[in-house]
Amino acid sequence: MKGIRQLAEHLDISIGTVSRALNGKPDVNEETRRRVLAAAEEFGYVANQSGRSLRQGETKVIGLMIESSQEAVENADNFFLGVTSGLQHVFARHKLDLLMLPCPADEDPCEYLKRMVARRVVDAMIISNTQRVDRRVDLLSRAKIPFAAVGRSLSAGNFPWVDLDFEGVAERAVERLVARGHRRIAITAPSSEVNLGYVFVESYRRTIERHGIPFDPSLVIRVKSSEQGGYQAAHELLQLGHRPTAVILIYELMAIGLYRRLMEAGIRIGRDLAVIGFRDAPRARFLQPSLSCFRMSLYDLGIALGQTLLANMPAYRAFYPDGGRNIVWPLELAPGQSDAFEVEAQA
Amino acid sequence: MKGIRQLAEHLDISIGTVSRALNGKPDVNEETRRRVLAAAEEFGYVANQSGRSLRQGETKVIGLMIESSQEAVENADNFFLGVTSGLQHVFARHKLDLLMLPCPADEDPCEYLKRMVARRVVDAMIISNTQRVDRRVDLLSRAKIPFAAVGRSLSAGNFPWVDLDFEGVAERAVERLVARGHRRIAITAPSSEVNLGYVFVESYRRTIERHGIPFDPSLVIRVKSSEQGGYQAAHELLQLGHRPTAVILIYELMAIGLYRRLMEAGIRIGRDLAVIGFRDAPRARFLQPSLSCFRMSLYDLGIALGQTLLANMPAYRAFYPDGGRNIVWPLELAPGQSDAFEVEAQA
DNA sequence: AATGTAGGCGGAAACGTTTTGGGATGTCAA
DNA sequence: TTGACATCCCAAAACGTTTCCGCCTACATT
Repeated sequence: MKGIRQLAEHLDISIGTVSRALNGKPDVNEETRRRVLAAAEEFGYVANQSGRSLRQGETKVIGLMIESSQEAVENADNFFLGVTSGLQHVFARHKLDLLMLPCPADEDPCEYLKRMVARRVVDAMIISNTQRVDRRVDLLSRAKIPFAAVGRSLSAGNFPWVDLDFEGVAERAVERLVARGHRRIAITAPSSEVNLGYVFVESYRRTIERHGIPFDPSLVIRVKSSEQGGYQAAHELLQLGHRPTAVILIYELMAIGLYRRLMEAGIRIGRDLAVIGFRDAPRARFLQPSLSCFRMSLYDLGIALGQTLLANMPAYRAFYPDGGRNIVWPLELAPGQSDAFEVEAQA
Repeated sequence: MKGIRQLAEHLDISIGTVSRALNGKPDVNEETRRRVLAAAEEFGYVANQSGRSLRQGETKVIGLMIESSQEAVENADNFFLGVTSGLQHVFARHKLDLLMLPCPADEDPCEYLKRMVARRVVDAMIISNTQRVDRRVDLLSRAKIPFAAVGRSLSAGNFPWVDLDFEGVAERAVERLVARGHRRIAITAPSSEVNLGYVFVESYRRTIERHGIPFDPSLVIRVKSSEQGGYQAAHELLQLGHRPTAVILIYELMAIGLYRRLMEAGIRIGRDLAVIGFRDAPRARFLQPSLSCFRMSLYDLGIALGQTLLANMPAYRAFYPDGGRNIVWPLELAPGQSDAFEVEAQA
């Protein structure tokens, strides 16, 4: 079956009527509609999407860009798959489908995005892991493609995003540790070019200073947010002259590497050193001693993300009257054994 | 910028020439081409893919179907992301892009697939986790959509697939355990409707019988291939009157649940019970004692999968003259501590 | 009987692109 | 001067669909 034309010829009906019958339009005889649907079923006819979306100017598909580099794969854990469920729950209501666009490791994400946007196979895009200055944000803004981001950015002024409450996490982690007597608290973070890396450390700094603890740059450990980065962070921690009594991790997966290195060095986690993690990574759930960390529901995040996007698309805005606001996602502390001790005051 | 027409008008050139200039066709003046490219860049023009693929009848996109149910998310670990890298490496050579199609949890995968195929947004499909009787395979075969599968199936006779060497794994696992004196060996498997569940157990049966050990159906534990399933498998193991001395897991993630349940029961893994896992799951790498398991490179699997697919697409067949054969992927044993003991012979 | 109305249908335009066939111009050789 | 040929470009067709507009018929109303 080639197309609607052959179907119409076979039925001896005009193609316009066939189209209306298939799409549930009103002005078509029920008997005719029945025949059309039966014939379509019989021949396995389905409308060609290229023709359809050419005519209609929309594809009913939302794209989710992800990175498929080896490193990203190792670290992503099931972040994207988790968010996907929430997104689809929102999109299903509008009969929208979700497509994941994996950017190859060896390609510039911006070039890739440009190509995918050019394909017009999506009506809108979702990007994540935004940088403080992010060319993708500029690109999408200029191209007037509706989009939403996971993570804020300084680029392009005002755009729809959902972000995790890094500031709150750093603040609460510090508060918790300080309340237990810690005074020397290390923190890990990615490069300050990544928005997360900047905000996280700033919040940490403000909070310790509020408690009268001077900010010590040597306690800010800039490593990759990966298992390997955790290992290295522990290594650097051990090199410090005046060793901290606690460390805050920006990514839970780091805990795996960090634990390993610390165990090698004979440090007892939860006794000699307190560890607090951040963000949910299934692999890290099996650590001993159990990790105190800030958790979140990827599903719920996906829902918020989807709503934020749709609220910024003309065709769906009406459904989400107050969904246009950007959301800072709170995280919940799941206490574990890794920071379950108090430091006695020192002279 | 609306389209090629406006661009042509602005340049005072016909749209045909603009198209040829942009697509690198030969018969266009280099000066003209330069002007066109400059103008396109200036206005940010990119060809509408709907129009293009309507005309050309192809999209240069390959779809990879994945399941995004909560359960699938928990279990998939980074299987898909890993395979994706390998696929893209193959596809990049032909300027093909890869799209991941996540089937919503509450939708019939076959209906979803039908919808996505109907969209014609992909030239070919890749599916995974095929059943012994798989409607998706039938659907794709009938619709004459090129496709390849991870996992064999009895449906639709001859079609392109890549599969893991379940038989070899079960056989080698049994051999290894038998060599260490084990006579009562349990095995886990999904329902025998899943091809894997059937083949895995059959191979296990053949191998133990070859060693003169009678097949005992009560040692075949049918549970889900998940952490939860592992927990339950351990539970059932403990219920058995005559307890086995070894267990073969079909999926590494199960080991996490299994370990937990066994530890609760005070069973010493690698002393009282030998455990062998199968297939790589990053989360399971951090178990204590370390798990003996069969590993594989998801990247390499992706490459084989991509080649198998292209070898079965007319437009690319020539590039892979011997790629049309189906591949049974071997796995490599990574020895750990979980089965590092011998059973002394019993009277 | 004349008019109005609704249902049902066909014809044709439009979406944006690529591609084909052919036309115009210029150059070179005979 | 003519013809052959190459270069460059234009016009138009085609891809498959949806949707607008208007026509026809049947029926109800006056």
